[in-house]
Amino acid sequence: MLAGMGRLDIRPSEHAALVDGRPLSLTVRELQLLVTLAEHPQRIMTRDELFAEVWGGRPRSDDRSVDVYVSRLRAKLGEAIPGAQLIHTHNGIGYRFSPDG
Amino acid sequence: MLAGMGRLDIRPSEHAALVDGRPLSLTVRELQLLVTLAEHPQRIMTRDELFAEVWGGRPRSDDRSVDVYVSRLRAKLGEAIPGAQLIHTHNGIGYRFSPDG
DNA sequence: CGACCTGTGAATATGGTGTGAACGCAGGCA
DNA sequence: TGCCTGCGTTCACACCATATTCACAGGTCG
Repeated sequence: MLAGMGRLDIRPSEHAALVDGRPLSLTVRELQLLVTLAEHPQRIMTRDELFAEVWGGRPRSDDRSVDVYVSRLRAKLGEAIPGAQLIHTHNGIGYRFSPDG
Repeated sequence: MLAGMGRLDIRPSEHAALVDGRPLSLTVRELQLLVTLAEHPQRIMTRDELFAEVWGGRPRSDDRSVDVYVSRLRAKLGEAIPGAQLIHTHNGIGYRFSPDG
């Protein structure tokens, strides 16, 4: 199980992410991104790594897909768990998932 | 691995410096400087050496970049590890990194 | 068609960077 | 000891790079 210690429970095999047992309505991309991040808690992942896992291949040099989906993910997570800060930005590098904020 | 003996664990390849497993939020420059210092523990490094490694080239004669970034690094390290004195000043020469304070 | 997902470009917001200046501390010397 | 001086430390700011968010057009699937 991924990140099941807090209120967030991610179940890749069931294509679901639950908050207090209640499923978030994430799109496929959003879930893929969340799963990828959550598979490496506390690890700073570059945009290239995230892109490779979720989209496959390499992003165009000016591709902002990862950023946009991080933004969408944060919006939905923030709505479900107000005040939570699960995804951290590392400027110039990438993003990091921290299960406990 | 660099300086992994204490609470501080520096991982240049992961763009990260961990304290008790949790990444510090360092900027790219700050991390570069920390890595450079930590690559030569107990060795006094001159400003010129540090500048050459982190910024490349030679600093202007009155350049204070190294000092400023040492200060910023100390602030963040001190917040994460209260009481720690990892970076030592050597007056008129430069700085020295000591993994165990 | 309608509802939604997706990726892109563009506007906005945020944070990093280097510089100059003010401040503080330590060492030298009378 | 007390002052002076040089160096190190920190602050404040302007500029620039990067991240965030918004709006939209094309695609998909019912």
